[in-house]
Amino acid sequence: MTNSVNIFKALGDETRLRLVNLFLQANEDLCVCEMVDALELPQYQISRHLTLLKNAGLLKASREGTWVYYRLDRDESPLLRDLFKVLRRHLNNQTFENDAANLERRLGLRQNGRCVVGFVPAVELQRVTRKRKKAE
Amino acid sequence: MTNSVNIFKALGDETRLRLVNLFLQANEDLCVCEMVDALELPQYQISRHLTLLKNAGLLKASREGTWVYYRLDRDESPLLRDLFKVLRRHLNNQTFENDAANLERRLGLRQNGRCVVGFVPAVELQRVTRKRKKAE
DNA sequence: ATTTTATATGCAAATAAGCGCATACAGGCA
DNA sequence: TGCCTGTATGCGCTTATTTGCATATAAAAT
Repeated sequence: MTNSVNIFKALGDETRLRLVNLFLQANEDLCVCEMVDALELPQYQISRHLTLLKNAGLLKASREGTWVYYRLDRDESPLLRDLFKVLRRHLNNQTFENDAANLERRLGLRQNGRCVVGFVPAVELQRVTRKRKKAE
Repeated sequence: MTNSVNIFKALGDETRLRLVNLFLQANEDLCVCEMVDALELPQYQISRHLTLLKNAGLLKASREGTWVYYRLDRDESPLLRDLFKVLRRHLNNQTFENDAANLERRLGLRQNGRCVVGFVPAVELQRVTRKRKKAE
């Protein structure tokens, strides 16, 4: 009970729902700076919300050097497993889609599937992305 | 967006989740006093939470004389429709089951499927229920 | 060692959510 | 009309939640 209530409490916040949306769209683990860039919110805010989501059981984390990767925890709670499915289908609106687009651009900077840069300001990210497109 | 966030905000409270559970278990409309008796919480609290659930789009209400009946709104939001399905499957623990049992007893007092009495203290309800059982 | 970079956190201020009490409102009925 | 009963709500209080800033921690690089 406390459990299910906490899950919904965790989802009952715009920033956290946007974070969960990133995981559902990307379908892979994400490091903190990538989410900071995708949502364009201060690092400490993202970090706080991630901690809360982890404590509520929605996310797991693991460190790789300086980087910390988070991913959805699909193993522990049957309720969560079903909720993720439902959310994946229904989280569609301007903000969520825009976030997902930002994230995809940002994931383009990975090398060998891993994050190799920290915070990249939005303008810079756009510039880099244009350059890459032209190169192909 | 605001919409989905508000839905989860609404579900992120124990009392409100218990209320939603009542509807999912009973699978019919319920009047306020029946819910008051099932959850054994003050009337003004139930009333407030019901209003919030209605504003978040989870419930609809209609008045019949002095009584006000609430029911799940399964028509407006596809997200909600799916959430109700998921919740129906996963809301099982001591509290939820106890609430459902209380409600069932309380629904036994209906006549022609409608509520005909107001607040019935828990002790009284138990007494009435025992009497009914013996009578058959 | 020191510095740099990515992430987390202590703390105070701001904001929001929930509760209790009293009371208002609405409908039925004498 | 006046009263009773079921339901809703205004208001003050208390408790949680969120934010912003500064700073701490942890790992890598120089």
